[in-house]
Amino acid sequence: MGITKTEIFTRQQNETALLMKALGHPARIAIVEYLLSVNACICGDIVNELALAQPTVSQHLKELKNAGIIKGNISGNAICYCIDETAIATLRGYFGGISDNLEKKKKMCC
Amino acid sequence: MGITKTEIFTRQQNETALLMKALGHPARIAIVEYLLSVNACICGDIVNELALAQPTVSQHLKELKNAGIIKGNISGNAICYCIDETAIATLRGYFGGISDNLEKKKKMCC
DNA sequence: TTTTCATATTGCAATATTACGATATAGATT
DNA sequence: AATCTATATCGTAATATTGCAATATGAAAA
Repeated sequence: MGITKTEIFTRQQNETALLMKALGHPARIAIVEYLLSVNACICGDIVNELALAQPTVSQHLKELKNAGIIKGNISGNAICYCIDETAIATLRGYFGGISDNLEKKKKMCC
Repeated sequence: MGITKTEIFTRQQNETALLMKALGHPARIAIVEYLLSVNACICGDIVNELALAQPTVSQHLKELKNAGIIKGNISGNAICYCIDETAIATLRGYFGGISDNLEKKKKMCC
């Protein structure tokens, strides 16, 4: 079938998966890292940073934006993108939580 | 086309993306959370936990294993799965790093 | 050794993703 | 207004993913 059965999972699980999925492509990881490497937002030169065509980059930016990982502000005829701290904090918290949990129940097997 | 251009990204970026991609599906998030919710490893009842057919679950487990997020040990005629702390630590560190970084260069815009 | 049980693999249909050329849009510049 | 510049959208081809029925595998139990 090819369609994800979202209805059998919790809302939290679906949302977490969407966040992770948005970062599940090297171009989108590269975009996030680039946004991070420059102070503040980037208005314009994201396309030049990646060896991908402009529509492709635009599409990746859209996906990151839909997932809430980046924010875009219109600034003249360019658009100003930056990382949304909330999403990153969520991810940090998620993995931090798992990590702590694993530490506690340290190892009954494996 | 439809094929990811891995060659234009760093090894790190590709590896991070693969880890995130493996978690970019609610079934795989559910599996990880289930493994975490039970003490130690699970030998057998993962399939019963999810409302998905056995081959589907098997496939998701395989992807998590390939990505290094879970480990599987053969144990009799069952297989014993558990979370690989290394992968989780990597991701925790990754988002922790971004988070710290964002905190520092607190906000020139957006 | 035959059966049983748990998990993996195969094959396939439905759908999603990736990438990009062509084109549209919209604010800035002249 | 005409043009430039930056970004978005459309359409489409190549490929990947999701899910499952059918079947295979392989160890344990009978």
